[in-house]
Amino acid sequence: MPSSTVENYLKAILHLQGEGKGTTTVGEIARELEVTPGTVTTMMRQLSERGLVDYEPRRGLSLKPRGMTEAMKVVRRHRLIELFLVKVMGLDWSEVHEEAEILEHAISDRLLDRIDEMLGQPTHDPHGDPIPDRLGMVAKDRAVPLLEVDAGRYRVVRVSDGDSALLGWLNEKGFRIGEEIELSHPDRVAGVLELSRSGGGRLQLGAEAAGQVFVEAVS
Amino acid sequence: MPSSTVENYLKAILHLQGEGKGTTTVGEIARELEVTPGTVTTMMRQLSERGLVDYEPRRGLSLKPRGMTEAMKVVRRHRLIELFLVKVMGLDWSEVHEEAEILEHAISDRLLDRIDEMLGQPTHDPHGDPIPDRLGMVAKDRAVPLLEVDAGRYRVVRVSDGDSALLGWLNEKGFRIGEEIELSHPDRVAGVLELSRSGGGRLQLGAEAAGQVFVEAVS
DNA sequence: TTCGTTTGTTTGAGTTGTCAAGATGGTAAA
DNA sequence: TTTACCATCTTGACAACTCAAACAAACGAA
Repeated sequence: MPSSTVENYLKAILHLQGEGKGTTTVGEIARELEVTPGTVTTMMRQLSERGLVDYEPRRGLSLKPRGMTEAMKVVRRHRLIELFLVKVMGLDWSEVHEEAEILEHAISDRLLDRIDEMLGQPTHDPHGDPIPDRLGMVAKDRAVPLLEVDAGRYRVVRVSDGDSALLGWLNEKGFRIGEEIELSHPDRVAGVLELSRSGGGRLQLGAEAAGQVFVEAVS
Repeated sequence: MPSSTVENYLKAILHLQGEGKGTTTVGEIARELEVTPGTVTTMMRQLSERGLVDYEPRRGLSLKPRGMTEAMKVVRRHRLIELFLVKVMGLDWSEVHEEAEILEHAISDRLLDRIDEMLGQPTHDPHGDPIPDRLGMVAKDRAVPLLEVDAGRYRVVRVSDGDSALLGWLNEKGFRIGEEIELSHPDRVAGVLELSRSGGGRLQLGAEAAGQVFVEAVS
């Protein structure tokens, strides 16, 4: 059984390397987990010995299959817990990330199964992130950051769960996953995007925020 | 903030010294937590320095007010979580203890408040143990182990939550907190107690089990 | 190519929580 | 009172995780 520290490293690596076969670096992990690079080096040597990551000193690293499986399990827990906290406990989508960050290491498989069942084997968490199934498979989406798209009509399919201030603000505006928007003036130089909402009303997002909102084109 | 290890020590001391002003010993704690006495000694010195316990080497120890408060908080968490797992998550009362043992250290105050609210500020957990309120106050009961009472009519008010085999067995028999029973032949020599249930049917309990079932006399 | 910056590694040390094993104290039986 | 035993305490050690700071490699600009 990996300790919760190890689980956090694996999760961070997965996040940084992406779901594909990317790689990441010691420095990135150190920044993500807010530890010093030396600490990460030490941990990578360990994880490498345990067969969880592929680590070439000074060259970079990536998850091996076993590490990927473990990481996916943690992600599954995290997202199921987030959804549970919103749907069942009535918490706000902007406040569940931190909570899930801790509970994901504490909850038993049995309780997790119960949650999964209670929610009807959901496929997406409250931020639109896909929930891996028991085998670690995820439904891929073709979402693109709002920041990178041209003018047109889109559906919001996902918002990064890391920025609770943004989530709280969107929440106050009554914003929901699945909502359709129209992007009118992608004025990237000024760093401001203007959206008109299907229900009427406008919203202005800065570049930083627009990078965290993922959309799919609407035909 | 006490670490979860410290919380466990405080909880164990509370359990062993009783809610009153009893005391306990290094050895008892070591057995309860399944660590060596030396480990407990080390920890007691720490807790003493932190002002949480009153510790006289070789003489015994007890919780100081601040330690008592902390311990009560943990107990409150534990019992609310147990009740939540039974009432909301549909787990069985025989299996929630271990789960709560872990979650009690992981859950946030905010989530705990939500649970408290959702359950309507309950006063007793699924095993009949009183749930301390936010200030650590508990409703005392006058319950006595079934093992120690004479023949007569009683109401079951509490069953120790530590023995999940017993709880599972009682559960299978359809046994519930609050049920009335009649104790007919307290044959302590043979170590068997026979009960007749209000709904009809009989039950035989060994001495070990009868020590874990707490009852109040029914007029 | 070479030098300076960035990135990564090594080393030594600290913290928390644990054990094993030997030393010591308290006490009940002789 | 004395002794033996058991509970408790002390010491030294270890495992996991972390940091600070010295050191080394790699990269890119000149």
